Amino acid sequence: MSDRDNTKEGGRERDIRIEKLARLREMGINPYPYRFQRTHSIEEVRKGEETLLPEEVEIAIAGRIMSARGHGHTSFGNIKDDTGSIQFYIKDADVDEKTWALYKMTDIGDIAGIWGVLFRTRTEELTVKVRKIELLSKAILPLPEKYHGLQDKELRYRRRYVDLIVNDEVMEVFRTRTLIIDTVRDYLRQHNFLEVETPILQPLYGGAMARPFVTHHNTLDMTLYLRIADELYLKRLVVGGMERVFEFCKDFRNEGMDRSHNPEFTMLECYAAYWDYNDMMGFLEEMYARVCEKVLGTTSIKYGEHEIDLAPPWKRLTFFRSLEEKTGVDLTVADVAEIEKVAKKHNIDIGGVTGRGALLDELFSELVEPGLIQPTFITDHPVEISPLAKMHRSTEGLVERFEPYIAGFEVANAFTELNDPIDQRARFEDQVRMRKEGADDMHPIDEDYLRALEHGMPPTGGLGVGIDRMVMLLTDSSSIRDVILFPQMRPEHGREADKD
RNA sequence: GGGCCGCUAGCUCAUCUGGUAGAGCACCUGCCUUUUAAGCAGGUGGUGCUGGGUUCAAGUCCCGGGCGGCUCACCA
Repeated sequence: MSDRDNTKEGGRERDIRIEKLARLREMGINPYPYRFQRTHSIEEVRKGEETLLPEEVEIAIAGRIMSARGHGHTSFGNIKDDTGSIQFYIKDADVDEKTWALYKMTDIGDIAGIWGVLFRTRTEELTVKVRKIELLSKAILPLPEKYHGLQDKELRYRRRYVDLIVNDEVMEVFRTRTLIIDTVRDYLRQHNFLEVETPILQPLYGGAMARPFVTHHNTLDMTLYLRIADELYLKRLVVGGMERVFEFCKDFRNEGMDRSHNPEFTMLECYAAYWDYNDMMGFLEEMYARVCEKVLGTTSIKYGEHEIDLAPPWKRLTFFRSLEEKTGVDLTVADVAEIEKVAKKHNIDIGGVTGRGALLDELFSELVEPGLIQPTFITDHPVEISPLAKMHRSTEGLVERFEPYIAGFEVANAFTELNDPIDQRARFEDQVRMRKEGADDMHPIDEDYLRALEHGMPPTGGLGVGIDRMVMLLTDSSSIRDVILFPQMRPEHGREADKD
């Protein structure tokens, strides 16, 4: 990419604004000064109207000029800060010459500070009558059109800064995202969970079934992987005596991208010693409902077409029972041939699917998953697809696991953690076997993790919650890109931009 | 990866079966002292994503490439 490409952005309007920079400097005005002393945020101005307006208190606010409506000797406009937007009014007779001249040179998009007093216009709009203006940062690129704003999704994702300036609802989504995370964190702390940080760069990846990103450490001259989960590290900490731990974990998975998958995403994982998956189920539904209540003031949400009620208790349905409801067959002890027969009967393409667990999983995602709109815990999965979960206490071939579904999304994943080191080794070895048979996302053996288990891990309940999906549900966003500030994109100018 | 759709002024969009581009907003000039998608008059601004091809002539038709959206597949 050459400089020329950059200079062209904004066209002639950019050139005009650059010329203004020079003219401003000639007037003795620094278009990029160092600080500004605000007296109020715009929200505080609105809240303080009762005293600020009648007493004509001079206020100082700062923000971005969003519009201007000139009328010759006067002008109206709007200025916007972090907390809101307010109208300003400037009249040449009210201000000194220099202020008027400066105002005439400010453009929509500039950052400015304003001193003035409040009044209400004929139409009763609360307005700041300008006494003085200070230019705080000259924008040399114009903002998008005031009415339609920035619509193009590609530009909105690539230039999130502009998206945030002009599309207020985008700012709102990301504020909500933060509120959600804060609320989850509060909930965990109230339950005496300790927040920790574990490695993102891992010599061995694990804790989920996914292909990793691979990188290299020069000094150590070794391959490192970006974590696909922090599960195995958190459980090491449980072994170490941290009885309740959690981490908001940025995970990286080198797989397909679509409406609900970004290569990097945020997962909450938490582990509680002496809990089992039943404890975790109650803990999660309570957490979800509490967060929803905090964010929306209610536990019922609208997501696309659906009205969903998150109030606990959520429906519980075992994995095999859910399949039986759709197929009429209990597959709990069925062998591969039997499962294939059922798949064929339901016209499910099982080409490339190998192994009993994967087959069952395929059946489940085709037949059951799309119909799970109201919150539902799917429980007690087949052991083949759950190498880190403990054997079910009463049914052979199953593990103690649950996955809650909302609006057809899997929103979490949890188990009674496998803490038997001998069994865990056997499960890892099974994974390696399946990997040799062609499944390339199976779990590698982590010897150090096994050693940790050999020191004894208390019975433990573990939970992973997809934070991005939680945000999607609570903000009625149909794409994960709408809840990640900077979603992954190809370079603007194709592969050439990738070169050094 | 497949299918469908899109890419034209800074932004939002037009341009019918091919005849070298147009509007609104923004910007510039002038008028306008309570407007709010302010108004009125005039004006500037284009590598039509990119590279080929067909044609007297391509934004438009054909082929390759790029980026994006939706969707299916893959994938938890």
